[in-house]
Amino acid sequence: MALRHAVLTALLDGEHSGYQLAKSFDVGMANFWHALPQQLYAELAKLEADGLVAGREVVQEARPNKRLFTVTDAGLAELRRFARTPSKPSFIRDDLLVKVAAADAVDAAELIAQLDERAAIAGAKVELFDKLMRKMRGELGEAEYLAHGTQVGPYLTLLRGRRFESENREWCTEAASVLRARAGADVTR
Amino acid sequence: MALRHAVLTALLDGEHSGYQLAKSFDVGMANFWHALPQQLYAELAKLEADGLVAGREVVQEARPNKRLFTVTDAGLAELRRFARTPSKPSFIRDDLLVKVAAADAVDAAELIAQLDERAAIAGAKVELFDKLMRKMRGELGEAEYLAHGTQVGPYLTLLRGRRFESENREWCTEAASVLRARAGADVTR
DNA sequence: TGCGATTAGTCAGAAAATTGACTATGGTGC
DNA sequence: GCACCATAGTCAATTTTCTGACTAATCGCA
Repeated sequence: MALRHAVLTALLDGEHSGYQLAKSFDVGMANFWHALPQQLYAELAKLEADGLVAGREVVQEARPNKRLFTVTDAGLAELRRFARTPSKPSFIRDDLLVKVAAADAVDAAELIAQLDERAAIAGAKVELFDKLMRKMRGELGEAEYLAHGTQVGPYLTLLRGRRFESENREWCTEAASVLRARAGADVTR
Repeated sequence: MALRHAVLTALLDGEHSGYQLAKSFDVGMANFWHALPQQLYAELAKLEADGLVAGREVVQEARPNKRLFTVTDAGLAELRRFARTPSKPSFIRDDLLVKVAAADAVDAAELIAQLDERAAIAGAKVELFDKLMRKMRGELGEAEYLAHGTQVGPYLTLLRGRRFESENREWCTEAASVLRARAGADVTR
């Protein structure tokens, strides 16, 4: 019962179409929320029906028309109400971690390959987040931005995402090297 | 299509009843999987129907009877097959992060309180994981255990969970202090 | 002696998420 | 000149999860 709040939050920094949201959701919200385009369209429709966002049609020449959505006052109020409700514990789901948990019963080479791949993906995300944060800060240093910047919310969550991915990369690398060492030891024994 | 593999993995370290799984799932699997008791019971039934786990009735005097489940050879094979499939990107969902992302539009005091609370929870988890890891290692140091221990899989994932929660605690504390500083600045201005 | 917690589950219904199409147009590369 | 990619969506069916209630026995504690 709270994709809606993620969508409202995403719309806080200006008008977006469903299509744009679908593109950007996995960037800004990445690392703490995820949704498929169909869900976003459906949620936008519901939010509009409930008066929490307002849509306006934009007619375009060279591309299909689109509908841009903005958060209404009612939407803002709903977001404030949501912020006061107790947060449910965070919820994670990771195939790769399940595989690692089963490491003792499973092919090590395959796991190592997947860990290496994941480390690379995490590394790319770290760089992406760094870029986004630099862009957001502009001239300001991090401390100044955190103290006086205009979008602390998104900045703080990017910071969290950056650290998460950085840690993820590190762990994947270490886990892979542990498994490699054990595989080597098995072979030479 | 993969709660089943999480359950199979959880059953790798011996027989468990549905009830036991429901209790322990949020400890060992915490930080990368979560499921309600009902889901676990349902999944165990399906796994048994598919021959991937075997159940045996244990008649008890003072408590209700229970069914203990073990992974079958077919179950092990399925787990190995799963380990070879490409992993889907990991999937996170966190209410509190959504609220922080909306920090600029929302009541700061409430957010700060929730961040403090979350930091405390994360701290407790760090200690829990430390305890579990010490117990697993026994006499051995971490490096030795990683090199020669019998359950590297679970140990590595505990390590990941520990780091995640530790980082989480740190970030919550920092985010709260950033928001506190800004709230203070607003007031004195 | 009775209240609540713990053990060990089951069932049904509602809500959310995923899978997999399908529509249409315009621009880009080969 | 044709295939593919990007824009901007929509629809239906299925699978997965979540909410919430319900059974039934025993143990500890006050």
